[in-house]
Amino acid sequence: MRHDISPLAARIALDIIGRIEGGRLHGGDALRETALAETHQVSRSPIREALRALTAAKLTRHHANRGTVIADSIKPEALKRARQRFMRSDDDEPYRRIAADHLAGTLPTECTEAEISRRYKLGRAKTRHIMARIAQEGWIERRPGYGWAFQPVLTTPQAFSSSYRFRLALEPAGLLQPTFKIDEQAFARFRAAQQALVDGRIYTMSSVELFRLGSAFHEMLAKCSGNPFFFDALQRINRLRRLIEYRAMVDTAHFIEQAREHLKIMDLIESGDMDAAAAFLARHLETARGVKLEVLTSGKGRTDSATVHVHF
Amino acid sequence: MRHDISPLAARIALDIIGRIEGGRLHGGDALRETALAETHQVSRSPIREALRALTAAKLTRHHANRGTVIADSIKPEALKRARQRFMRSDDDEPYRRIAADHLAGTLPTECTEAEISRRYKLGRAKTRHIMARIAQEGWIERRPGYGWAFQPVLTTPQAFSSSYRFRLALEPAGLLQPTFKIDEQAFARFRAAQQALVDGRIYTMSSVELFRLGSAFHEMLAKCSGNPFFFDALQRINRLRRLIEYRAMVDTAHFIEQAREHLKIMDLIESGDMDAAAAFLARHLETARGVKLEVLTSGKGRTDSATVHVHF
DNA sequence: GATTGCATTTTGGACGACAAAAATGCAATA
DNA sequence: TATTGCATTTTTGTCGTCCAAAATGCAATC
Repeated sequence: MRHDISPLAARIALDIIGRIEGGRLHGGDALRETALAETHQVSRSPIREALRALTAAKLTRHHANRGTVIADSIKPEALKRARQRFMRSDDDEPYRRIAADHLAGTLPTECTEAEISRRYKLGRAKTRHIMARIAQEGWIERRPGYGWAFQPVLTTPQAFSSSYRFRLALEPAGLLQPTFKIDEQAFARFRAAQQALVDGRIYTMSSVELFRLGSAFHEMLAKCSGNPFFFDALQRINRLRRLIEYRAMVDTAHFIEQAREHLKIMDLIESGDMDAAAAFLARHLETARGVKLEVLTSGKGRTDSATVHVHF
Repeated sequence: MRHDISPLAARIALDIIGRIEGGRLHGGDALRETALAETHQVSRSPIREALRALTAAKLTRHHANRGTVIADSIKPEALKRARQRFMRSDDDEPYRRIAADHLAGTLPTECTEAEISRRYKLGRAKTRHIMARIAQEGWIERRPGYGWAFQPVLTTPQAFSSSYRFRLALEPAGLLQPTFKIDEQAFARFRAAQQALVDGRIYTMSSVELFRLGSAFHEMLAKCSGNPFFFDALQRINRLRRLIEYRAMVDTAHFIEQAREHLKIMDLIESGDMDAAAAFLARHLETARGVKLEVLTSGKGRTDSATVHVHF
């Protein structure tokens, strides 16, 4: 039975599932609609929908006129299953197909919106939305009159180096901002994750997950800078990198080394020596640029279009 | 008689007017449709429309089956009038009203799309478009569920400083990029413009024009870096600054000094001493931040909402 | 009295129809 | 033959309608 649940309700349900997994909610705890609506900044409608869905998934129990409580003795598998069900990434699935096709070179460099609409069987509204998003990310441009022109993303060594030179100017400077402030919780989370990587968990992770973890670390640092412009700029460039950089991810040894360096950066920051941290971060980025550039230009790595499709 | 001319045709007409003003087109010169279509990368349709409009404005003469030529002895006033007519900023006119109202504080911090639509008498499509643009610029955010939440733009001293600290990390680094290359023509143009400013033309320019000239100079430098990411990031932040920074523009003396510094930066770059140029640019930005921050926080400057409206 | 249940209102996304803008192809003309 | 004139086709912007989703207000229940 397929539950039709609204996107917002799904997000709320996932949040509650996360709290159960994190041990912040236990069997028998009451889930008050008003309180949840307050914390999520929404009305009670999507909250009620989420709770109904969770109850249907047996993660919660509902008593008429008395509210909803967390079910007792929830099995981990049940949580996983529920999470799967509520994760609906179908929204940007066409976006990913377009990205994959563009990278694989099966899309003409110039095309009209209507062509995209026909090719991917998309409604016009959705097509417009996706094109706008791609344009914002910078790898497509409007032409005068009709149509769009795809831009070379980071596929050329030139553009790829440019992105790293930009980060090199940005990220170390972020550490040196007078408004920089450590986010204790985030540091703890990332320390654990990077340590797990070093300890061998790297072999159980997909390249997509590895990339996410790495870029999330750098974005976390940018956020700590206390200057939203640094964070925004990095986030924007990472959205682009996400499209292609896993191609350059072949060497697990390099990944472990990278995780070690991330740990070292956090050490330096916590020791208060921001200059050293910034310098080390700069070296970290510079070597990453060198390594990945070599992989890309040498033609190694996962460049076959089949893999592109699979990994998106 | 109101000419209904398409946006693209208007742009083309303005371009031709510019060429006449710049002395690159003279009375009797033929305007070939095919050639214009080629250079503008469009079809002949908008070209024909532009030529028809120009002919209606008596700037060109049209002979059946023989094409269009520039009219003889065009008066400067006629050019100005035509330019005015084809400048149809009606596209982002509502955007500007929203910006002005937000800065003036007459908009609630939280509002729905429908409210905006009603308040500014906009169709839903246009409203959506404008909201998306504002969201991209970063001074409004979607709330979960319905509606939008306006963010403080650069009005707080905190955010204002952040923007300058970001540029401080960005722009000097742009000069030091290995791909940096002087754009001779652009340098010549800006040198002339800045010199004119120093020589007193500053008194004939509005604060909006002054701001445009200044930010265009910095963007030109970023473009010379050869790294598109530097240019994009600066352009994005300048779109924000444009909204509010003319408020801090009161002191003409400071402006002349700024123009002098711009000239000095170009001198240093042309002398090949990029390190010195970068250092000087950094100082330039730092002092600008100090001066403007003081104006903003001291409450001087043009902060009354009437001026805000007028200047947009 | 706090909380849930439920009906009603409002919002915003999706789809289709229509109109304007741009592209295209071919005939007419210098 | 190169260029303009013009009719046709294609694309894209905009509007209105419908519908799901979210908000709101009030009654019912513990």
